[in-house]
Amino acid sequence: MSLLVRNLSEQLVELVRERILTGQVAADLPIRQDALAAELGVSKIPLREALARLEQEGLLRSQANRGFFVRSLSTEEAEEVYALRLKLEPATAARAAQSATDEERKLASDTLETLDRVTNEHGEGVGAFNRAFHLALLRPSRQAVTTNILERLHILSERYVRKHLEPLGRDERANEEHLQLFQAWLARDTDSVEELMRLHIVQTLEDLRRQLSPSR
Amino acid sequence: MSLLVRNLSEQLVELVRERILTGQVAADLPIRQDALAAELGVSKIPLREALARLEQEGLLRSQANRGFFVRSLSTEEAEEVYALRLKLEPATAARAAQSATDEERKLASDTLETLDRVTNEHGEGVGAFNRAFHLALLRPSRQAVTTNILERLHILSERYVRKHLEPLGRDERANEEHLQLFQAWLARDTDSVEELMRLHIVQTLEDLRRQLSPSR
DNA sequence: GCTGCGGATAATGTATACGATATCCGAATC
DNA sequence: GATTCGGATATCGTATACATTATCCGCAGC
Repeated sequence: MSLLVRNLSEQLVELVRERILTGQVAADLPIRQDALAAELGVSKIPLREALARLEQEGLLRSQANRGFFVRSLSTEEAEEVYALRLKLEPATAARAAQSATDEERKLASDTLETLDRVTNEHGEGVGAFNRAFHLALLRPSRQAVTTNILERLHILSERYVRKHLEPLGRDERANEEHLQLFQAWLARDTDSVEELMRLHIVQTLEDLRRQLSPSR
Repeated sequence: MSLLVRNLSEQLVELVRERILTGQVAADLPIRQDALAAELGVSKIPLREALARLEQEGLLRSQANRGFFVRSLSTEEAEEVYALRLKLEPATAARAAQSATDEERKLASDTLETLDRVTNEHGEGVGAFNRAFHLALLRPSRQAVTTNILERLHILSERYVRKHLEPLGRDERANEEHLQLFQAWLARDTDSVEELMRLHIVQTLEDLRRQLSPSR
């Protein structure tokens, strides 16, 4: 299991990503590399590699000699991300349900259990566990490129969910949907998986729209 | 136009990407960072940032303390990439045809002209111009995330096209298809754009399949 | 002859150092 | 008072240096 050996820059990707997703890094103003590196106890070199990766993920943008900036949110982007998920995620999850091995099914089950627990405890980093669960439903499709794209899309959508929906009690309702979805997935009922996944995405999007349209 | 100011690491992304796409970098063995950096007249720092970006693009993979490797090709990946393009590209091009400004239409026209010229001269870097043309047809959709994903998919598919199709005369035939497609795009004939784009992708995929299935 | 150990060598990954670029701010001019 | 210029300061981006880790290869043991 050499997957557990990871260099600094890859650890920093997750650390900084989490800060961005939780809104701890101000948008549209440059990330001070020396300051952040010092705060995290590292040098700029691995930090910059992490920032470059996060730019590729779509969380940051950069300007030459001016540095990296957190990208601002927009309703257009939210709509686009959810439209893409709708096009890709139901079919991929259905395919994964078909071809998942016992081991992968166990992993998905464990992941959902953890997500449940963390949600009920209102613990930190619910978003990351939510993402892990969805990915566990997708990875067994053996479609690496598609799964990778969907992972990116989840990361992007998480910013909107955390900002607009997490403050409300959306998480609990999502857990209901997760359970139903997971049971269909386990039963390899591909039609239900597709439909439930579609509904899960659509309902989240509609919750988001309600939050986005009137206030801001 | 400060877009023209670019730091070393971003220039290196394009340089190294081009080498990977043309098969100049051996797959599955580590990229020697010191050697490559010296050859390019830079240090490892910007090179590693470039390699990290290329890993996010899906061209490289990395192992901690062992470095970056060019990912090997597989028929599964080729099928997957083309399946994704089929799902996303026709609709996006159609949408872009609708909303393209005069300026964007001019840009697309110029890009096609350049591509034609370079193809007939059998010049270097046809692939990059091919990608530029397709992107010029997609960008006016104003769907940044989708366009970005499609750009990545084009980069991934280019490896297969260059390796298996470019040696043959596929480029000329593709140019015919490009012209038809572009005319429908200019005419904002969205139905034709969708259908021609679909055909263009399907036909390239079928050419690829013919090359992949018998020999290897 | 094959396998496992251990030191020498090579390569990766990160900290430090520094030149280049941008930003800030006060003074001079209109 | 508003604007432009120019020097001081801060920040970015990259080269150099070095610690850590992996790889290679000869030798001992079975």
